[in-house]
Amino acid sequence: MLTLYNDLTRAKEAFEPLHANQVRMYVCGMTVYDLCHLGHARVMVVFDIVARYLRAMGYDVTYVRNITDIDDKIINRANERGEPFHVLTERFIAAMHEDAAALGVLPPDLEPRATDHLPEIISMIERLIERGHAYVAGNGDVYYDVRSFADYGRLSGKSIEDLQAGARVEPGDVKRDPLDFALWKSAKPDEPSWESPWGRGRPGWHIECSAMSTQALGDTFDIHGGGADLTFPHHENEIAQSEGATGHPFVRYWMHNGFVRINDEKMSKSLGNFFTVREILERYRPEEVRYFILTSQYRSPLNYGDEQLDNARGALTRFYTALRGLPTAEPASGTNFEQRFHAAMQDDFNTPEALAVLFELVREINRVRSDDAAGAAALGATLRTLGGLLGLLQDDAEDYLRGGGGADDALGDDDIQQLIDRRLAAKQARNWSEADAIRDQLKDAGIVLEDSAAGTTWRRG
RNA sequence: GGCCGAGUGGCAGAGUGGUCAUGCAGCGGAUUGCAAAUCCGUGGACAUCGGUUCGAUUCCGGUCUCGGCCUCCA
Repeated sequence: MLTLYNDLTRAKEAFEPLHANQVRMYVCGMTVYDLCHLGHARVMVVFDIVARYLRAMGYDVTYVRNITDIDDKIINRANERGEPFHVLTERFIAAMHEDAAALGVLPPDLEPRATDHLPEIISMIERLIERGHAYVAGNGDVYYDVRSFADYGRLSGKSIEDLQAGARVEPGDVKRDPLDFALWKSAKPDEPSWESPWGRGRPGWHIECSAMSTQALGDTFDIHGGGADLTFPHHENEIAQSEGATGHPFVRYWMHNGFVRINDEKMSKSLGNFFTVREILERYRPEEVRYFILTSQYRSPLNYGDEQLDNARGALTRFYTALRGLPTAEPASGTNFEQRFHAAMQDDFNTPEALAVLFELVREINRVRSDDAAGAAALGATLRTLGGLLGLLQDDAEDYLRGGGGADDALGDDDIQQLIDRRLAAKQARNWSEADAIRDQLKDAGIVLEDSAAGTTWRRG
């Protein structure tokens, strides 16, 4: 049984989808005006794991992750660059897809874009006006009337009164209440805009997610996810919009992942302390980054640092070293590793605990491999299968270990083999100084040798 | 200021009312020509002050510290 922490109730709950065997999940994706940073990578990897695992549990999953391709930041950035906004967004959408693929993130089933859903957005706004939850301001903007929605603040644990205290009032504001938020923004000159019953304009940020999720998944669906910074106001506003428009409960389980941090501070665009996925992938392998993200439970902070990435590198080397040389086999039966792995995953996706189980599996493989090759192979198959549920450990072990972690490739595989052969000859002649000199030479080139009864193997380390 | 969340061994990071996390690093041993890899063993922790309890790192309360949201942000 899967247990999920539901932000709506602030408690772990047994997961029961609305329709047996079907899970409908919506995750807030990126606003595409720049490259993905590690925070975006975390969202993608975390919910990739959720989707993969639910599928492994046998659910028929519909996973929707949207793209916000029109908003103020996009317009500003496009103006700065002197290019049409859709040229800008297409470029960053392509970059995001590359980053996601590199990190082993499977594509969502649907990836709707705001600009493709203007009719749905407009009709939801019309319904909100009809139902008394929204009003047209004098300047053609349409606002959500926050006070018309009794439950406003439930998800984020805020009361309208508390919010009011900190609310910012813009001079000349056309809103009835400072907390009201825009559903439709009337177009300023030279801005991208669409026709609407309220004149030309564009959607507010929050309405697109309500309109697209409802269209794709129905009035009520199972899981809605995103970064913790979206809890308020974005997700709070989505609830107000969707429930205001449909009259039905919006989402059953709300999941928010914690932030990536640097030096105990949130990594964010505004603080300027972010690393893009690309920058990190120049120095670390994709699987190392993915592993690093999973070393922390998804709701906890994830502290970024070279030390942590180096640790991920070492961990994967240990995993693949255990897998190296094991023949293909059927996964072992009758061990409790699988059961413990699943117990960890089903406890709100406790990936650190699940990884701990995999390490114990590694130790067991290493322990038995010398006198129970078949047993080791079966355990290795189990390790691969379980790792696969996390999107890890799917490479050929030998290839992985020889592929190295960014070491220079001054020496080709053939050169290395030649040196190993020369060293072997020296060893047979008991010429230890010659043998060690060759080993040192390789070590300087980033090649680590490992002698065993079966011969000498090497890896880039 | 309001509302959340967190403080675990050298580092990272789970978890639990009373025996073990796990990985890296350290130490001892096995193995090795020497290494590497691997295995075995091992030291070291639960911010702080009270309370509940036979017993608390784990539950409750105070204090301190840190982070987040309250404005765009994954």
